[in-house]
Amino acid sequence: MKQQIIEILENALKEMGAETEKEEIEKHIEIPPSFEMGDYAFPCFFLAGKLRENPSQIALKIREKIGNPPEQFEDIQTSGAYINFFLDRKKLAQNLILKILKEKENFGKANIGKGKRIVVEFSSPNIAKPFGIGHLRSTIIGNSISKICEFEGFSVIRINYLGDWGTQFGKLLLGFKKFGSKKSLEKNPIKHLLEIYVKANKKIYEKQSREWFKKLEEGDKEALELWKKFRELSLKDFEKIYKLLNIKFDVYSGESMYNEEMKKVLKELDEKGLLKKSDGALVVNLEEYNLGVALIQKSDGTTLYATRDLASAIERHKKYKFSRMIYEVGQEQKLHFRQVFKILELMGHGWAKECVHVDHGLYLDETGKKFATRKGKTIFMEDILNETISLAKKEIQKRFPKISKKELEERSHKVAIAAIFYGDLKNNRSNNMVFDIKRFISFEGDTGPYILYSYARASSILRKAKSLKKGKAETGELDPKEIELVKKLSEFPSVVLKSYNALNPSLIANYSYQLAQIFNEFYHSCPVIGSKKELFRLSLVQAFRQVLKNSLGLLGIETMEEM
RNA sequence: GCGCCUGUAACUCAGCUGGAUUAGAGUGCCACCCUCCUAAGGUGGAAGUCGUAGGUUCGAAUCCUACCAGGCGCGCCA
Repeated sequence: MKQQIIEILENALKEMGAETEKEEIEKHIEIPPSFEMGDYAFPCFFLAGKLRENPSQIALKIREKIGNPPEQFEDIQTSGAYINFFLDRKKLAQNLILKILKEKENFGKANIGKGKRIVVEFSSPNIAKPFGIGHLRSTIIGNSISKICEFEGFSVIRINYLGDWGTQFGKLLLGFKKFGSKKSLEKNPIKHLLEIYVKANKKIYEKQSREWFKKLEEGDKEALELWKKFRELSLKDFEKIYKLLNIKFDVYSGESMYNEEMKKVLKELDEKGLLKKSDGALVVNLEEYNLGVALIQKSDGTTLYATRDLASAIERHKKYKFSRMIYEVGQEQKLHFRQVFKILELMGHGWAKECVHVDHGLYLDETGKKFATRKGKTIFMEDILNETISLAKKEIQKRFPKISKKELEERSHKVAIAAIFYGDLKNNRSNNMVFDIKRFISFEGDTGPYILYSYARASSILRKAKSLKKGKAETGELDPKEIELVKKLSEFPSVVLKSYNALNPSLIANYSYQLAQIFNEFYHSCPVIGSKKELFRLSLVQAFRQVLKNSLGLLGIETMEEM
């Protein structure tokens, strides 16, 4: 449709002696803010210089040259400097609905990633620590980005790169030797590990902690065995949470996996003359790229996470031959990743430019301050989930007092996930955001449950209309709300593509909300069952349901038929 | 000090590859709407010098510069 408009304009402009390239015309075509202004618009401001004329005059002249609108157009009008194209909306609506109902869960796919592979690293919690809200963002955003990539046709490898190596394990080992007990560890591993960590995390123990980490890196049997136990118990705990969040990984990796490769990386760096000694430590100087200095090995001979990230990137590229690798990690690590990517490039790995750090901002508390984690004020993921779930339960019971226990569990779980996921994803990922639990959990207004609710209402209509016979769906005169809804539905594919290009799920989250909002308006002003246009409206409701389902799916949110 | 990011209604946020006379939502506040497909909803109202000052442009919340305020980062943590 757009192509046709471009051709029309191209011809008109040619006749006026203002020949303009197709690309140039396309660049200017836009969608008007309101459907009353048409379906496509062409602003003439940019031609003013070339034609030395008032933009409104130009618009009128172009309109004149176009003459009678071709078949697919209902009308072509001018409004100031704009030429507005009105399409045959009835036909358009019917075709779109047909397409959606035919393509179903595939509606909106661009298939740009066929045959290509993307590695997404996300979540990546630290072993031996509770899964706090700090890792929630990476988990939710990474999950959504994985889904968006898959939707666009890529094959995606989801990696959970556990923080399971580093100096803090020296502290943990020391703490366990000094204050730990096997019994408490079995009983409540995470809590116990957190306790001993806090006790050992003091200046007087620093030296001993370092020694324990060195032992670990050198493969000391006792250290290794304990560490393995910690890792195993933590993983079990994390898996509980991932199950609740409905999130899966293809690979559980970790920083500990790269001990051997790291030696190779060090050797390679040295051979390429990139390593320098500085105060007993090994560094790569990146000052000429404005990236400071990257520390590769500490003066005591142990490694750092930069070293491990280099090794893991190289290994992953060998193993997965990715066309792109995405790191969903907090924005505070921006410099770190720029350094790692630069070093990879300097090592001669051309694929370094396919690595991208997809960052996200911090969660702030309700006063707008960073969450205090040091004083043990950490907020546990499980608590948030349970709190949200019980709130959802109350709401559901109000409406459906007779519902079965199993059904109640299922529904409240879905509502809670929607509340939390949407609450996060509606924000632009790179910005900090306030994590005010009360607001987050609220079920009114711009929230996940609001969107689910509109889906459930749509489902309800379809259920009640089920017994009706089939026939031809005549559109009749389109109602303004119907036009708006159709228009919004048609935007879905481009929203997904945009979201993929920006690696930003918030575009899809906002779209989902707007779609639900328009549907609710339609719901109030356009009765479906019993109306003269029942068949058409039913198909529209069905199409809405499909698109909303696809859209929410990309956010990691499951729809429900009743709520 | 240097680098990156942010500053839009009382609060939380969209909009920011410049464009259509009144800058959008939600929460909260005020007033309506359940004999009607689920009121977790809808309708209307009050509420904004788009951080400040310049600049570019026919046109700026959007681009540029300076300044102010906040966040994050800048060699032995991850």
